[in-house]
Amino acid sequence: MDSKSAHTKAKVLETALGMFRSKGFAKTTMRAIAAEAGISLGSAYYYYASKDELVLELYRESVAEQRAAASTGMRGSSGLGDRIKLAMHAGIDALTPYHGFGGTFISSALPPQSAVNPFGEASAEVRENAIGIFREAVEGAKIPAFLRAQLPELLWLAYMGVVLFWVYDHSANQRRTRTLIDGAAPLIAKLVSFSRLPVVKPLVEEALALKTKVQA
Amino acid sequence: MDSKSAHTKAKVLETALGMFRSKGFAKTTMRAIAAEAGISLGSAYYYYASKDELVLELYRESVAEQRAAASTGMRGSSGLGDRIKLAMHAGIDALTPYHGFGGTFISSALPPQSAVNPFGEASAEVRENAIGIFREAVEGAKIPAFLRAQLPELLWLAYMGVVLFWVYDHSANQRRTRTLIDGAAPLIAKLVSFSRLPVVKPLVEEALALKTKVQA
DNA sequence: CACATCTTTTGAACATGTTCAAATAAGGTC
DNA sequence: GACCTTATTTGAACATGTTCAAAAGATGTG
Repeated sequence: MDSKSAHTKAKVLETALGMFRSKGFAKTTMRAIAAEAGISLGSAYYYYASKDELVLELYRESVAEQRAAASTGMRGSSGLGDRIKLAMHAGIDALTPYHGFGGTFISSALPPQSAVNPFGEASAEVRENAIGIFREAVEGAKIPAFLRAQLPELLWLAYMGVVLFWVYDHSANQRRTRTLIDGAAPLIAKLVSFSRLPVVKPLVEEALALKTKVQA
Repeated sequence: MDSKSAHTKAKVLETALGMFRSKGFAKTTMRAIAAEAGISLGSAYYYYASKDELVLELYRESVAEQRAAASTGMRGSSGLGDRIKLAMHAGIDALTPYHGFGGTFISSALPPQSAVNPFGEASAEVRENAIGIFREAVEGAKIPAFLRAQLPELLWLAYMGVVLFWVYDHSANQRRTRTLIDGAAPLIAKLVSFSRLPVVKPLVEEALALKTKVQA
């Protein structure tokens, strides 16, 4: 029966994510997950080949949550700056339950060979979804043609920087990260709008060309 | 005898760094280090409380090497773009022997509670030294006054981004990273020089203000 | 020298992520 | 139903970073 297997797999995931939220990543051992799910350690590994794969699901869910919240919020505001703000705040909102363990998460999320690393093969689908959020943010606004195609990915990259900042942010409720978003979003919007001007345009074009060149 | 103890400690470090270079971070186990150094596992831990502390020394040495090479090189060139290029290339040069294991290194280098994390308390001294490289790079050039103080740290931050890019760079000899540096350095220099212009100046000022605000 | 204190060394022990061969259950075929 | 194949489960085993209490050595004091 396929559904039996699927059910067990779902239970492992559910248990794991719940424990990640309540105990943190490091303290949630594979043995504890298996015990809580009522199966053996080996069985847990039968469904998820590594602890990283479980984290990938976490990443997937948080992006989905971010996207839903951002989409809803964007129906209300039309300025590029505000839409970027919304997208980024929604992301941090979705991650907030994990901030206490953010450090332990990132240590498993950044190594290139990890399934969770946001730039890697395994997370391609999730990354696409995340970039899509910024594609939505850009859609409503007037963007110079030469920037339009690349902008969503650039915004996602900037957002990755924000997340890194957030991981290290020990201020109460990560207020500094919120301040960063509130300040950076309008600045980015301004830069985009200025990118039409004769002084700025060549600079931006050069940067875009470099990005393309370096991605090959 | 103090020097006996110091000698043992030095031997552990020397052995560890050598093995990091030849075997990589993951494959260099604490047991292997101890064995190679001719002491017991417990003794190794007596001198270095964790594997991370060994990596911190690696970080320290690589920055020292980077600084030496950059300083020497900068005597020849005076343009800001060229000096930034030199500083960054020197850094990547120093890191190159570890690229094969870059991934494993970064996984231990980024968690906030790690001794190695470049933004943390434990690595403050090394970070200061690293920022100093960019302070040198800036010293020779004409920089707008309102930018002068903050620029070195900003350049270091940009360099951290380059290092992250390098970690994921699988092109032959990390050519893409070199291309990135060669393209980004003149661009940064141009941006700095343009920051005097009436259109660009308020943008840059706003960004600097945000940085200050967010650091508090 | 005898003793006390501090430094260094040791090896066993622990927890954890991961692997694996073997056992068991399920499903399909004759 | 008997048999074969595939899916699932299990528990033991392994490697590794780290901890720790106890032993051994060094140093200073009377």
